[in-house]
Amino acid sequence: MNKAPYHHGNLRDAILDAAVHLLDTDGVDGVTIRAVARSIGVAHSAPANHFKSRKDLLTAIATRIFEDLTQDIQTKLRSVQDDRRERLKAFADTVISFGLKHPNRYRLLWRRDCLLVDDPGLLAQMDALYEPLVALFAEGSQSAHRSAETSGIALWSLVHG
Amino acid sequence: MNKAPYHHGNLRDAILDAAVHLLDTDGVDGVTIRAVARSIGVAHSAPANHFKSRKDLLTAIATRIFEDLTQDIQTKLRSVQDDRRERLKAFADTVISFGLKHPNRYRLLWRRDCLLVDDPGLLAQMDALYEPLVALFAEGSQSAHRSAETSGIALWSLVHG
DNA sequence: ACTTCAATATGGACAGTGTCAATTTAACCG
DNA sequence: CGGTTAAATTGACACTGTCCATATTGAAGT
Repeated sequence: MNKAPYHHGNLRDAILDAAVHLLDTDGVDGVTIRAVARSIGVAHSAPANHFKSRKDLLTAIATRIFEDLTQDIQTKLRSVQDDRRERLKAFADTVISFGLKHPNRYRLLWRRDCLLVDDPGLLAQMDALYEPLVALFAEGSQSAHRSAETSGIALWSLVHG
Repeated sequence: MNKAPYHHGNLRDAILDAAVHLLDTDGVDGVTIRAVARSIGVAHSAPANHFKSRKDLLTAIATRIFEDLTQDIQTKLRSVQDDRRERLKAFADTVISFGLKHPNRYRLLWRRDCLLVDDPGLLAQMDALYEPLVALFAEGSQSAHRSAETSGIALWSLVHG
């Protein structure tokens, strides 16, 4: 849309799309650099120009998925401006729905062994996901005896444990 | 001790020992059939006689680890026969201690993608681990408004989430 | 004691994989 | 229009899991 740049079409996005599709159908193990390249008809080593390693690729995918999930949550929360309890439920519902609709995508998000867990972009999107949650707790923390942080973590463990 | 059987010494146990050691030092990804075989000086295909696949090997390892963890818990619980709350704490403490002492072993336990999750032996040891927990909750469930099962699951998610 | 047999270990092969290096392609810019 | 540089290709290497045919050997049967 914006850059429409080079040689073969903008490959980076094509790779990400194909990779996510492969993730949905074949699980994380199916997302192999060569399989992705094969599925879009480029050389097995083409992705190397855009992703330094398999973990790098998976990290990019996870980042994008975090983005999507956060987007879902924002949208949902915008429609529920009632009390704190309702909003909390909306948050949890959205996460669970997402997990049920895209199980493989959801699972990838927590596969520390597959991701570059120190990647700034990934960390940023993770924070963006948590943000509405901690905000929600901070809002009502004066009456609770547990800290906002603790409650958030506890709920979160519950949600995806 | 008991069978001291065949050809090369009893290889199966040697493989398991080497595999666990490799797990501790190199993580799950380091536990490769060939690396294990190499580390005990047998042919790369020797383990195939005792484990049908890599998942089969990892499942055997996980089963053994579950066994050890359950053992730890039993021992600890035997020394704390006080009130239910104390025993609950003892359970959680033991699990957490184990996780801190052997992080890679602990992580393997929940790697569904690495294990034959329908293996009867594995399932049995998992049940053995949960058992004292559900017993603990069943014991005091008459006064709680959540069922024993629900509470157990909730706590469990919290512990390893 | 000698033979047979089945379990156990070996070595080789095959299809994958990730990652690197050298090379070709072609898009853009001065 | 030509040159530079990013992007894509081809080929290689060292791994992996898994299968196969073969060799060894401990033990069981006669």
